[in-house]
Amino acid sequence: MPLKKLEKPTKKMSEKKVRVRFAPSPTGPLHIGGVRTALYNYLFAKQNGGDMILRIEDTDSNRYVPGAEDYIIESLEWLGIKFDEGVRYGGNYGPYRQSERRDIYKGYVNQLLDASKAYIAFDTPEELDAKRAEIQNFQYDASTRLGMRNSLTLSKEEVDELINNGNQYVVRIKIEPDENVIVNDLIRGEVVINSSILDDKVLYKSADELPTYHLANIVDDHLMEVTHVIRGEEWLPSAPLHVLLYRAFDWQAPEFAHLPLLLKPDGNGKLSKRDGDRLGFPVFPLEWIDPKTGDLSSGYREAGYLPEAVINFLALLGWNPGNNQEIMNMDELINLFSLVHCSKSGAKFDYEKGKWFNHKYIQSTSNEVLAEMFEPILAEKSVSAPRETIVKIISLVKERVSFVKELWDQSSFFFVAPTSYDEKTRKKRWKEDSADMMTQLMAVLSGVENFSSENTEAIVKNWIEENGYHLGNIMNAFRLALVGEGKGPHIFDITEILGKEETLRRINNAIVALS
RNA sequence: GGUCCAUUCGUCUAUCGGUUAGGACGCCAGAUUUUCAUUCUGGAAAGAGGGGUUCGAUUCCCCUAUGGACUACCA
Repeated sequence: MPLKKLEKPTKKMSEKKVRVRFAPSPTGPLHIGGVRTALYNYLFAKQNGGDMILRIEDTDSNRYVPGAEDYIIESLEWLGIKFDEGVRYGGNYGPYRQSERRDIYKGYVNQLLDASKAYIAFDTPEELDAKRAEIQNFQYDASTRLGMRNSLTLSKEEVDELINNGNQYVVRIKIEPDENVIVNDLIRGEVVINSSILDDKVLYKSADELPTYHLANIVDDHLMEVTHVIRGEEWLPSAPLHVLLYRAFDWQAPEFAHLPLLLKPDGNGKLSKRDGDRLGFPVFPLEWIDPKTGDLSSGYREAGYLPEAVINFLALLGWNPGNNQEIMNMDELINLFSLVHCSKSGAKFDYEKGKWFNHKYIQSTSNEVLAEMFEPILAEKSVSAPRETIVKIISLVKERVSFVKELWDQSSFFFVAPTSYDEKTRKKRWKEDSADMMTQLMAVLSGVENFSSENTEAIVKNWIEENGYHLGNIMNAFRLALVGEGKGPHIFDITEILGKEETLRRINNAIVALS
């Protein structure tokens, strides 16, 4: 019997169970670009039967904003982006908050130090600023590090003394110069960068005993067995550093995919958190009140967007299914998503198209569900009606709206009789004989037993025909009387909901007011 | 300034060397409608520029231009 080989075969990344992470830092509300990154991670994970991890990258204690973490979680839950593990969700790779992983990072920092892949530096921020002011394009790297105060230029004793005396220090990665570092990007292909243009990035700061993003990120992704790093393009320039870090640890790097940025709809630059109210539309999923300033930023949820519409809209900003399909729900997106179909260039955020998506999703939402969403708005306007009536009203006006709140603009006349009449419509539609016609119409309607749309319409049209009256003239004046302006759904659908009494009352009001 | 990434209608995009360069949003026109919308039909609208490679380039390569990102003891 042959001996079994004991060594574990090293699996390729592509053969491992897919694990991706969304790793925001809690420095404020999650903006829409971050949401898209989370979405793409989610779609990729679910398509491959993998796991989605939520990790909170709070290694900058100065920028921590209370409430941001809750906000991020609530936002993604609202949108239907679900995590398999992470902060609040648990899992076997925790803790998932980087501030709770101090001790883990320390060990790896020491490992790098011991292997001479990193070194300790004592230069203060002030000293560095002075250097940068003095020397153009100063960079802390192989060409300059020997002229700085660090463990490469100081003796072991001096270093120990400085530390023991309480001097703050940082640990920097020691980048070997003049080497071509290859980043294999799933979206962009091979990106080659010469290591000489990289600087000896700070990996760890003694001041708060926390690593910087770069180190924490690599350590966590490795420990959490992340297979695919899908993140914004702003990380592409530091990807070579990350590759070098994996190499320094002798770890297998995950696959990288750098997503194109979401750009401002006007002018230039990436869509930023501040663009929110400047541009007059939300850039946040949920409303956010800045805990310091009290400033309020609008959110998609509060603006009346359906989460499905936001997801669909966002999915298509930087990716497409390769055919002409535009309306896709989450399951379809999971099915169709592909990193190779992600575009390489930034996408300008087109708010108009976002509205169109919401219109589409409103149309496919049931009248019952819309009624539920509409009722709080009606309550705000101090009007009410039986659910059944509201559902009926919605069925008449929904196709004209893109947002639930617009339902009120289209249907307020059902709840409140007109108190004034649109001047333009009055001039055009209320003729010499309108009062007379309306008076006759009242008589006709008074005799109608069954006020259903079809029945009333048949009777009225019959009356018009028998007398040889002008259909348009009568109907337009009738509409003005009922609605107060020249718009609205089919007139007999309106009268059916209004009922005989209210219909007659409104006609009478109009005759009095307009004659 | 340096490095990297990108570049098809106004916007989001399809095209994986041969197409009348397709779709969507928006815009315009027409049709439908008793009104206003919706809807439907149609229309205008694009390969940044210059060199190559090739029988043939939107597609591959180079240069230029433009845009963007990064360039912190932030992520």
